Amino acid sequence: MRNIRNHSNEIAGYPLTAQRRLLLQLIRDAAGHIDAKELYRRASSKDESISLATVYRNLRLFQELGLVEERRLGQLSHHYEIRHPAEHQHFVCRDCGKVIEFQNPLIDKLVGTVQDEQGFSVTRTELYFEGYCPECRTANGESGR
Amino acid sequence: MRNIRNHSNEIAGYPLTAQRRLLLQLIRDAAGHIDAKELYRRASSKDESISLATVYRNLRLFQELGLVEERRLGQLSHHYEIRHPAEHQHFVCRDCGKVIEFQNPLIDKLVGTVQDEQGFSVTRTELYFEGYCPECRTANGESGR
DNA sequence: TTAAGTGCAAAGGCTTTGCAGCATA
DNA sequence: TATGCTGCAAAGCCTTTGCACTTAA
Repeated sequence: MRNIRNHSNEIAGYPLTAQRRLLLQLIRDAAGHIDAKELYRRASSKDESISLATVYRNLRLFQELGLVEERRLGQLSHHYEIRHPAEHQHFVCRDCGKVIEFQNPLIDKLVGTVQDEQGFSVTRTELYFEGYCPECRTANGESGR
Repeated sequence: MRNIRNHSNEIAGYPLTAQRRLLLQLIRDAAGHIDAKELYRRASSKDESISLATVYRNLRLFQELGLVEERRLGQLSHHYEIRHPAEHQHFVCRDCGKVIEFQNPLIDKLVGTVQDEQGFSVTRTELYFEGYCPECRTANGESGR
């Protein structure tokens, strides 16, 4: 697949090439959490000629444009997701590796409290829980661990 | 410096070699947050012959023994710190890069709430705030950003 | 023609591993 | 002698970069 631009479409002033369109769609379809390698694998199956460099370059661009968010979920490689309107945080299961998103109003309260008490100005919050998901807890005999 | 063991001391059944003693002391002196490269640099100045491999091997060991905790603070490399009795979280300033620890009882409450609501069993909490520290806020004209 | 995006391959960080030598018991 | 730790160098991931080619305006 060549570098074809579609109807002179753009994203934030940058040409929306076929590769960019494909990558954005795949990230969207991943419904949240995908790393560069897996994204490259899926992109390759739709466009044999796409390169890993293009994946990384565009992940960077998407981040700069605020379209995509990078998350470090305690793993070796980073995960990427379409930026959601609402902030949410992540839980990763130590057994099955599943990533679950959650949201809780206490987080906002916590940010406010810490800003007041410490004098910080917080521009980004990343909360990461590790543990066992409901299914794995049950499978392990409800031991709670 | 050779691989000399001191008075047959041990840590958790493992021999406390001169290298391990030095590394633990340096991590302690770093008062919290140091990465492998910086730890190696400081260790080299005290023991020219120490190798980076030893630094990494022992950071792993210390983690397994629960002596040291690995933190991913939004940077490229991981940070290590002596494991504190009390849990605490981190704030990183986007201007000066300073790492500030803080603790707030709302975090425990949040963990409890999320466990109840989602059915998770949380074994590890990592909260990471990014923003501007009090000094940098002031230096930037109190704009709050 | 010009500016920008791409593929390819090489290079860059950070981290791990294989191996021979040395230290302790 | 047996086990384990070390230094060294090589290899391993993940990610970035240089370069020549291609595309669209």
